[in-house]
Amino acid sequence: MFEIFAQYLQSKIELSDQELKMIEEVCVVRKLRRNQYLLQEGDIWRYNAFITKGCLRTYSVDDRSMEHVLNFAIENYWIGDRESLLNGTPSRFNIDAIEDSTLLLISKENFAGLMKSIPQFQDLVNLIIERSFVAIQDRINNSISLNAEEKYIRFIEKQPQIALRVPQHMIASYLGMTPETLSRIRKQSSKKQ
Amino acid sequence: MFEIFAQYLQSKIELSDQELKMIEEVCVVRKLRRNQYLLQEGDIWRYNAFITKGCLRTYSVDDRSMEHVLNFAIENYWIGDRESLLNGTPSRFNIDAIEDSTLLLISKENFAGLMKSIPQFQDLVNLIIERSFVAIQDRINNSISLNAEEKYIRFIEKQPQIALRVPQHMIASYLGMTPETLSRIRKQSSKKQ
DNA sequence: AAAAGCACTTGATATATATCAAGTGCCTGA
DNA sequence: TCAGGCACTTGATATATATCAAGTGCTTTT
Repeated sequence: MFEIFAQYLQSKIELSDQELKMIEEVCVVRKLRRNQYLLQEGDIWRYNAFITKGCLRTYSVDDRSMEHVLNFAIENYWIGDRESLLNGTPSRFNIDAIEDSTLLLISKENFAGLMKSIPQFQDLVNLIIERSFVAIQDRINNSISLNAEEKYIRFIEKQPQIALRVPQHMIASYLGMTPETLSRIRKQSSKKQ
Repeated sequence: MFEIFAQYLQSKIELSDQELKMIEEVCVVRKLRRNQYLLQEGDIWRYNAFITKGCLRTYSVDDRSMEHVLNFAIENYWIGDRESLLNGTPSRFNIDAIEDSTLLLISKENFAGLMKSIPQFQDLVNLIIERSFVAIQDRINNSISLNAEEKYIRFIEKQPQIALRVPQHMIASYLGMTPETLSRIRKQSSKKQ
């Protein structure tokens, strides 16, 4: 279980056996069946979570009970609600498993401890946040610049692995369009080629 | 000039006189007249910039020469292109002054030095990035969940200071709608009250 | 193996938003 | 101080996308 996380870490930073052990000791394994929740709206999120297997989504539910997918995450990605974690406020989001999944959870406190005692780990975490910011800014740029078809094309280019394994109606939601619209776009796009 | 930045820093973290001086020494003042560029597409951005006076915007330009505003920033905010700074790649964005403005620039190298030698500064920077991420995620959520009128209302609620000082057509661009649409929405909204 | 439930598609129509084209009023710079 | 140029508004129309309603074919459950 931990092996995958260890490999991920070692591909990014240098870690002594002892440091690796420190990390292992604070990891808690969490398995989820398809459709099970990792986090429900209203809960407070207190972890950092690394996915070793599977696929999850973060989504919000609006007044009209419509779901809006904010994010997908698969193996070797982090997931969680940074807002709730940072502010200690109840989450406005839900996270559930799209496939049977396995995660490693590290509590906020333990995570802070690791960052303090392992500088490379701290640097890695900072880098990840920077990268997430850049990625999400790109998404904002796309959402205000592109039409529905262009958004879909960019999505496939940027995240082909995800495009292949999540249901189409969730992709539509992620892109801010209806499933019907995405279905028609796909039909048109395939004709063009 | 530096006074405003010093106050900002001291309101967030504890700093000795010596530490404050270290920071001051690496700050470079940059004044911009209205409409002047801080960064142009294709340039590489190598700083962290703090605004002590004025108002700026970050925007992209698409194939059809349409401008799309990604961000506004005013006094006591940071601005720059994190993507270009992080990756060392040419910027895809432009940043220019909406009002006559004054900024303090700290080069990437000096900034890294400050973070190394002043742990509280490091913490502050991390916190800012975390917060930016949360804010931008909220914007994504709005952009996929809300219609044009709702987006505008949220924007005024969240950023009233900015709503009052930037031209309406730039707000429209920021919200991903045409100026005409925003104009009509404002008319309708004002009738409702 | 049949039944039920999804996910996706397709068609008809409605609605929100964009586009194009004037028109108004207010700054601003010569 | 006047002329020109913006920023914003308004109207008419076009277009993209949403909504509603079936219909099809898989997959899952029993």
